[in-house]
Amino acid sequence: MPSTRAEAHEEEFLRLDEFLCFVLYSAHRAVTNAYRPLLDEFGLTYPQYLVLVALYENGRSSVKGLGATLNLDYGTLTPLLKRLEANGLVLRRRSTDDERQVTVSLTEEGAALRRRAASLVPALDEIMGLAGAEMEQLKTLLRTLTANIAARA
Amino acid sequence: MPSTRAEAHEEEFLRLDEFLCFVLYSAHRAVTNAYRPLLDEFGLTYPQYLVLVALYENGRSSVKGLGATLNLDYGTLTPLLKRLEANGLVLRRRSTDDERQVTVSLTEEGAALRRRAASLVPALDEIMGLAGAEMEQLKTLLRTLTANIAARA
DNA sequence: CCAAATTAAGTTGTGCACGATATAATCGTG
DNA sequence: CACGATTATATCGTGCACAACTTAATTTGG
Repeated sequence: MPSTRAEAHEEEFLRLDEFLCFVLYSAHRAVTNAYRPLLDEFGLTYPQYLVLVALYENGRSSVKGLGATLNLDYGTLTPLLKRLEANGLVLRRRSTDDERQVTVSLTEEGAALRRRAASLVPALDEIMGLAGAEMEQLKTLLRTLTANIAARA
Repeated sequence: MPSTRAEAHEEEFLRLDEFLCFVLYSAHRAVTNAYRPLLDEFGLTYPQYLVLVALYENGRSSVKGLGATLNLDYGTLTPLLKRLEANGLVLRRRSTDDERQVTVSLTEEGAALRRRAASLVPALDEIMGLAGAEMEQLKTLLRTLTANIAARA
């Protein structure tokens, strides 16, 4: 049956829409693009927003601590934090007891953004349009995926 | 009941690990980082790999066609395609019947990568470590999310 | 207590991703 | 058929993300 054979052979090859990696990549970009116009009003980028959320949750942190929370390295964080500092949202100060460390803390202006940033959440949930159960399921699967990869690294 | 009140108040605020956007962002980066060492052997980046898969699936395409398949704009694709061309994997040629268009096609070398690229898939599935049903569920949820956002844009 | 190792942060270079703008080819309509 | 719109692509600037390398401070072992 040549046509079945041919189809089976095709399966060996690659259908973009069946790649988890592509579906994940597309979803990620769709979400960040949906965030963009809302964050523009705060003058924030999406990674900058995540850094602020990390600071809201954990309080003042070292750059290393932020990197551990967000899985980002210095090459990403240092310039990002400088931009947040230039925009008046955070302070970067060398720690006095260990001068290798830089402590990042919120300015008043950065702290003041907290409520306004939280108020975005319902709008974003509406844009993403997933029911509560789907949302939880999706987060669980994504956490499993991330943990599996970390375990094999 | 003050403690319940306090918790309810906290809910107003932001827990990074409960943000779908953060979980998605982390999973995306974990996956691309897992791909990296495997793609390095082909001298490919992750987006370059996706472009090749699109060409394997659809055959020669215009830049616009690739952009529609991958949801990427010219600002991303043009330099990426130039790098693929410089590495001998694709050809870019102005279409003769419509000189606005550039047709992207695979070179022999690019086409030859197809089987080797397909052979990565089992290794990657193993790294991601999701059972078939979970994988399908995850892809379905991510497609729903992406479609919802597109519908509201 | 000092030299070697480790650690925290920064720098540089490459490659996406996207907005804004530019340019040239084609199309549509009067 | 000319001229204003539209279309396909490219370019430029900004900001991640990551690898490779550098620097300076602290820790550790002899």
